[in-house]
Amino acid sequence: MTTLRDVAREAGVSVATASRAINGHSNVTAPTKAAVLAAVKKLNFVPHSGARSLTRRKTDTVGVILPDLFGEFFSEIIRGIDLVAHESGMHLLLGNMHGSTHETAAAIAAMRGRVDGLLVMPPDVKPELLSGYLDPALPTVLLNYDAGSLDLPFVAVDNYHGAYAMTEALLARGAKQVVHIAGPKHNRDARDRQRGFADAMAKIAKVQSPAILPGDFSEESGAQAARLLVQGRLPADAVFAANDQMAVGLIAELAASGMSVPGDILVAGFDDIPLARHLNPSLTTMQVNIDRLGSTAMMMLLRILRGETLAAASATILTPTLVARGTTGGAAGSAVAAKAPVLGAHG
Amino acid sequence: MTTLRDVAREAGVSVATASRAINGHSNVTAPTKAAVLAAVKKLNFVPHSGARSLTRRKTDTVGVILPDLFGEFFSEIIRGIDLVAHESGMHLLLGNMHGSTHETAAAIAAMRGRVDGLLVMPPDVKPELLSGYLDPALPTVLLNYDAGSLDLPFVAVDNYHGAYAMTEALLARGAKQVVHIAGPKHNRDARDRQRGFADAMAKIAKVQSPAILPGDFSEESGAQAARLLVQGRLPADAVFAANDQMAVGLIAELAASGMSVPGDILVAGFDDIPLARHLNPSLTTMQVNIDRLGSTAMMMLLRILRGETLAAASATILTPTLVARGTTGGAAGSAVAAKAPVLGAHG
DNA sequence: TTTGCCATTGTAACCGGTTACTCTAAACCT
DNA sequence: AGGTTTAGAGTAACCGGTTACAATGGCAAA
Repeated sequence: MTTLRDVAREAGVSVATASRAINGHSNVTAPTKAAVLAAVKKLNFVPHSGARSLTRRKTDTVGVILPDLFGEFFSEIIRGIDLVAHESGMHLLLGNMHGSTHETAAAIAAMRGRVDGLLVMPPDVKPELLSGYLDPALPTVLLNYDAGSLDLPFVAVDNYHGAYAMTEALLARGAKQVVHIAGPKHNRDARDRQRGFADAMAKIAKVQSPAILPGDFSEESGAQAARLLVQGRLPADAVFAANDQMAVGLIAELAASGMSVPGDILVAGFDDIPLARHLNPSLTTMQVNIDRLGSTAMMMLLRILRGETLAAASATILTPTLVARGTTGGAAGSAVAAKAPVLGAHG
Repeated sequence: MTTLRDVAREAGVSVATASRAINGHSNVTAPTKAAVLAAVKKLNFVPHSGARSLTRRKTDTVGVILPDLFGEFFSEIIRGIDLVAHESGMHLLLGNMHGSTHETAAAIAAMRGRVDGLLVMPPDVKPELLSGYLDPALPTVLLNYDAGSLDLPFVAVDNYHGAYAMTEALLARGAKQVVHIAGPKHNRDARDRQRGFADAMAKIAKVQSPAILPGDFSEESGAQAARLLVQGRLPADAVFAANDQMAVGLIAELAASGMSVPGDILVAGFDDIPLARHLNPSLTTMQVNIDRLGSTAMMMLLRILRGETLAAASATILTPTLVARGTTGGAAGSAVAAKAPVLGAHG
């Protein structure tokens, strides 16, 4: 481990001069600088970022705390964050709350002194608990969390308008009896999507209590819904699943029961997972650009780090896009944005 | 920012005592300890991990450097690493070399002083260049890199035997003329798979120069191969694509040309991406447990950090598993491991 | 009562950099 | 020439913890 002291000694200068030469300060003569850099090369010196960030009070790192690492969604968010972070020379420190409140506190505490800012995706249950753990002095942006009691900037997906738009589209295709397969009850995304569905049914189709089947975002729960639909002889000419995963399970089970999609029944999902376009028929869904979620949040965090003041009022809501494909009999590939501001102030 | 000094003052003790009380050292009286902890609560003190790691010379963090963040593969690796890291209370610092050599050096340098060890997945081209950047004093495990000039422990996938086994299986299904769609030329995985294919054809089918079509792991290149196959009237009764992505593109294009899979031609891929089982017919492929790649590497790194000495000789080779599905007309879901040691010393 | 030992606690050096402040000497001025 | 400015380099404090070593004091042993 060669240190700056070693370099200084080798170059025959003081540590201060060595430091200045390495960091390109102007008040160093050319020959002195050359001598220092030669010593750096010779000793193979690499600055100790840990020590440096201690004095600079700047780590060039942002902490990312996610509730869990579930496949596609996680990787896309990270990719989006990294894209922006990388441009600004920032590093990513990953924290995982693994669902538990205790771990969340630990993850956040462990970040102290290691990061300049935090990107946090609160767990579904009681995100308000977070406020107790978060350091008010540490710039923080919330991911996938729309409003609430915390006065922090956040970026979220407009699930409500997305679901509303999808329901509207199904009705426009001529469906009369649209059934919704809901997501987990405690999940914020799922609740908002259900609300969007119910409101659209009430406003457009004048149906006050539309049929809603329970689900938990899993493929199996989609299949279960299909069985309920078929065996229960629930009258339905369209199904709107709260996510693609369930739509996939639903379609497979419907096919097994001899029902044709979209011939007998239209199907739509939400998320646009990669699988969606490869199904046969391909799945109509609301496209959520998950990476945008990450990159937008990172951009907001960078603005705060540059000195701007952002609060909940400067939140960003990402609007999902309707992608009409085979399962609604539509022209495969056409895309329409949900009716809502693309990027707008919230509050 | 409350510091340890503040806590000590508040509790009426010295910083040394405060530090000892907080870290649970035995030589502190109960009342003193209580006073310190009360002060911690009152001032909302959270230790500064950066400063702590400077003196302890231990960061409880491992650096993960990946060539790029491509979807599924990346997220699965991270998930595997995190699984093990989390158990040991380790954090993950993400570095991204974004393909370039220059960035790789920068990413590795930036890790100095921030991590206790490194998990590096070398880029396809000249992984040997790495040795110049890597700090020999920093425990390092290589990911997805099988042998080479670096004497570092690594974990890799046995692409060769996997491809050999798949080719063997296709021949066993009665195929006479198997065509391979290769991956990018500079890609190590792709080359090994092609080698496995060629050797199997030579040894089992006694074909010395089997047909090999170019590809680049993309869906489009799979479709292109299909067109070559159909228009060029290349005699073939089975196609082994170097990855699933290409197999997907291939199948879609074959279907568009009116060819039936597996009726007219058998198809197999490699990787077992989630999409594979959802295709219709479902795709026969070699299952690579990518998360295992990450968790195994992390486990090796932990062993080094605990003081064990590991070198290239203690590498781990993960053997992929054959999953026979619809595209080879087989019993969907049966799985057979490739003939090779499951976990074994290499070299 | 004095000495010795041990359990607590305090002092200060240190981890590896950064930088405010000081010092020296060369260059500039009248 | 004498005084002043200023560029270049050095000294040392500091970031926020940890810990070796020193100091204190209470109690048992002599």
